[in-house]
Amino acid sequence: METRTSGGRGRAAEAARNDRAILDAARAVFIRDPEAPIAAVAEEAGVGVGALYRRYAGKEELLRTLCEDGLRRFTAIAESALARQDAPWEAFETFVRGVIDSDVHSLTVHLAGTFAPTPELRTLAAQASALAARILDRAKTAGALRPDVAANDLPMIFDQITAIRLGDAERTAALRHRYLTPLLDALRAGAPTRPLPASPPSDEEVGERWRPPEPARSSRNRPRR
Amino acid sequence: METRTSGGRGRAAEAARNDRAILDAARAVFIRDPEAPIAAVAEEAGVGVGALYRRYAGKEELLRTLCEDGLRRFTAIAESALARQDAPWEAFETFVRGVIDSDVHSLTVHLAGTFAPTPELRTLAAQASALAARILDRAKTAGALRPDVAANDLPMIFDQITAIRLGDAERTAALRHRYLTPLLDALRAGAPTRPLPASPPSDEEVGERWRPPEPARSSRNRPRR
DNA sequence: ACTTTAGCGGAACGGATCATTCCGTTCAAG
DNA sequence: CTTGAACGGAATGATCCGTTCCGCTAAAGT
Repeated sequence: METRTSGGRGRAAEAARNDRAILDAARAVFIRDPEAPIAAVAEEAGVGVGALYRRYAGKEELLRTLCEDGLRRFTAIAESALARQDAPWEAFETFVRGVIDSDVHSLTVHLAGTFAPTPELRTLAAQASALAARILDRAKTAGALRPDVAANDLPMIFDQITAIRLGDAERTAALRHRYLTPLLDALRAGAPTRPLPASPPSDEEVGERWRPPEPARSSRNRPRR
Repeated sequence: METRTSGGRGRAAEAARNDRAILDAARAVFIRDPEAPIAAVAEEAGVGVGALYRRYAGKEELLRTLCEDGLRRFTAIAESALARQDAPWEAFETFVRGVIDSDVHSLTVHLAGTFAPTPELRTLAAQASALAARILDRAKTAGALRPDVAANDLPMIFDQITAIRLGDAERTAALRHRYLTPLLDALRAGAPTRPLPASPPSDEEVGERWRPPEPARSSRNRPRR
């Protein structure tokens, strides 16, 4: 019953805990499926939809909040990588892998377009991509990154790697690195080619996608994977 | 009014022409958006929905037909590549690029899972992937392809490259090759690294995705791009 | 020339999915 | 013991979409 695990006890504390739970749930759910219904978020958070609407005026506001949160995470990752002034390549690679691992790209670009971006959001986005461009330029100037790579290639690379989804989150992350690694190898100027990490998808994993649509009605509609 | 442009004149000829138009439209529409409504196909084909239901019992049958068609195209591409017995690497690369260019992957894996696969479809799929595996193995045996690449990596690579979408079909194809090329370079055993083809996405292209949802109601719902 | 009828376009129907609202309940605070 | 903030989840209303239905057109048949 130790409700004091985080925060205090009592009604107010529960509300505070729910704040977090809802935001975390929303992030998890919308990363899994950007078109998920609001009810899926409530279910994942273990609350009713009412609790959700108490905090956000509507779905769009929740999405905006999430997107903003994603951009801040992106910025944090970029700044952290930028701090490594010594090794420009390592900074670049750490940055790219960090963005992939935190799945932050799904929260920004994939969610954008589903709502009207606020000016603040645009500013954040501009800062974020400027930061990314600096990391990339530094690596290029240092001769570690091929000169024909442009800053605007980055969102594309994030897109394609993020498109890889198979099994649970852990397996997905492993597979993403499996294909990100050779790509980074190729983009690096005259660097050694490293072996592909993780194991290739098994036959079961590949076949999983040929499964007919779930006729089940047990729970809310799950994303199609 | 020259209806004889292809086929004959008259009612029967129109029907025959519509057969093609509908199938072509369906392919185009579902490649663009695998969840597109039936009405979008009819609109693209320039016919009413009635014409569609005269030929297919329902959406699922159309989808199955399309998927089957896609698998056959895939097989044809693979067999054509397999014919180049001399150059295993060129065969492999031609094959991969061919699959990407014909966007056949979207028709198979992306559509599967939306309907119950028939035994025939399963057979076709098995043949197709066996063919692909042969091409890949041959390149590997010849020492042109890195040994740590597995046959099951192929669908993943198709997935990630197919996920790249920007602008019209032509631009999309160009960008796909832009990122496929370094990937192939890295997967090739000790090969030269070629420059990235095409130009990176422009700022406008990148920004396009931040556009708010179309409030327009002019036409049917277009895919969100 | 007249009748059939295949094939067509698209309105109308019915089911399903959501975002959002509403209301009865609970429980910490006073 | 009363109060009301916060909650859960059913009810509501709108939208979307697959499918059906029907009146119309014009090619084919007589």
